[in-house]
Amino acid sequence: MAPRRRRLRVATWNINSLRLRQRELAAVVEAVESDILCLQETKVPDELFPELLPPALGFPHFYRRGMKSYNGVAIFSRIPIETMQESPDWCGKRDCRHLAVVLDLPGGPLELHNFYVPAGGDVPDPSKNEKFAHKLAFLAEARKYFVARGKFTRTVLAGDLNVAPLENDVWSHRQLLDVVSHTPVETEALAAWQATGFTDAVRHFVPEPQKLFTWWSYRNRDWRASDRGRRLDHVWVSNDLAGALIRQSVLKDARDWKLASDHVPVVVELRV
DNA sequence: ATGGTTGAGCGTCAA
Repeated sequence: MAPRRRRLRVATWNINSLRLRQRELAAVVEAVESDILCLQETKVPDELFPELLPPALGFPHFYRRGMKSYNGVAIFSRIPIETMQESPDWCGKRDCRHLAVVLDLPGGPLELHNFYVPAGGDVPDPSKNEKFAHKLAFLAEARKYFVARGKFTRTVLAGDLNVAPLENDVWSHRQLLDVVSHTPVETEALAAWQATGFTDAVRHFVPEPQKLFTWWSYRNRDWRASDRGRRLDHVWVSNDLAGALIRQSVLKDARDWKLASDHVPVVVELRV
């Protein structure tokens, strides 16, 4: 008998401070109604994490990995989490950029990864900019991590990957070729990571050459009018789940909120 | 070519 499948909706959002944006988080939860919420840039050390918040928002199961001032990731879940997996110490920095869990589902366990890839600073030259070198090293390590697993299945990867990989993931491919997030060395590194066994779940529904952005800089007077966006936030599924994808959405309206993050939530629904 | 804004937390650094 075929295993029972259920719909699973996964959302990812770079919240740019969890403590500052708790009301906006509640609005995201109400708007996307996801089973899973992956957050990045929580900017809260674990000992200061608001433990009552996830259950109050309807997520009794959660994990977080945070530090002072920077970075930090969290996974909120309405579904029981079997285990939290061991995270590698990415680039030896212990800097709170990854969480992985296994979800307990009727169709069998499902592995979920939440990543916050280093932004990489301003200068796209690893010999001159240590932050860019770190970003490239992180992308290479991430690829190796999934290569080492061999052929994997029933895996979802979400997060702020800080790379806009395709030509129409940025407002101007030509003008951003030398801008960190869209340089060839980064887009190739991201493609190599994805090629370890993932399908881009959002582009599955919105193929090129349609423009698709999830981030707009704070430094624009009118983000919607100038629309100089980039697609930095991603949801990937292991290739076996490509046929299980149901829909995607990008909550663009969240960029207009009074206390907006510069990133907006990305949502993918699939049958698992 | 440059500057533009935001957040953490009090210096500036990171994005």
